[in-house]
Amino acid sequence: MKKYEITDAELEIMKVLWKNKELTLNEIVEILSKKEKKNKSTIKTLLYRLIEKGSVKSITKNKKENTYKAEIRKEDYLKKENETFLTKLYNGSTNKLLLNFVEEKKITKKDLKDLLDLIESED
Amino acid sequence: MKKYEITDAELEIMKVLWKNKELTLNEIVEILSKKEKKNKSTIKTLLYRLIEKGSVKSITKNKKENTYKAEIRKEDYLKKENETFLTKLYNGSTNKLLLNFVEEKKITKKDLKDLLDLIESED
DNA sequence: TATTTGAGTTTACAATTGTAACTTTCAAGG
DNA sequence: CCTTGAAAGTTACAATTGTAAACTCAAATA
Repeated sequence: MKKYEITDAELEIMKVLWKNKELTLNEIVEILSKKEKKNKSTIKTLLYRLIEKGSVKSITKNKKENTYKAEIRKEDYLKKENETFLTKLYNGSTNKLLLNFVEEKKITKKDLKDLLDLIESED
Repeated sequence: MKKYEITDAELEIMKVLWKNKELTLNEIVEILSKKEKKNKSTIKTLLYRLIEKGSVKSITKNKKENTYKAEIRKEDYLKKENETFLTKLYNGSTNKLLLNFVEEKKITKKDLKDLLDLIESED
């Protein structure tokens, strides 16, 4: 019915895994406990859902504890989300988005100039 | 549990209402039928949900048919969504978003220059 | 070796969401 | 005035999502 993607709650776990290569459940819980108030059990479920849909891989190395790693790249995820956002709210037009951000003063003239400088210095 | 906002399906209706001041259900259905494949009943439900949450107002003028109008402004909605998107994926940093868009080649040097020109010409 | 314990795995459950049918009501036509 | 068809309003239902408890089973410890 709805297209099943990474949900908001699951994303928090992906972010942790993207920052670190491989982590145990407890390490994930540990890291998340600093910002979220999620129960360990909840995190476990989210992790399993991510595994089910192939976004995370469970790795059994020692007999004690598994480690988990992201199976999709952050860049790919971002690319898709950017696209979805653009399509949904700006008819797919980055220029509309830019203009809107400028109007909302989320982007300043200086931001744009700095960015241009950065690009120029690259090529 | 989850924060109830305007959902994707509901948004399609809001878009129609934002474009037009007031419409009857049939007019909405008519307009949507051009792109969506939604049943009239479905649209009705979405409309009612929007009314429940105060995003749309139902107006009874003649005894025949009601009209419906958006009760929230598109700009306000966009502002909130932009914020959510930025926070969720870019830690709230527009500069990160910009950089990412440039890297993905969603934004070109020319886009930036044009935008700057536009801004300069305004103030 | 018997017991405890905790990681791994499964199940639960309510709220949300997309989709659509069912029911009530009332104005227009006979 | 009675019938009826469409609009208004209500209910339904399955999949998704956030949250967490229950169950399994093997490793660590008494």
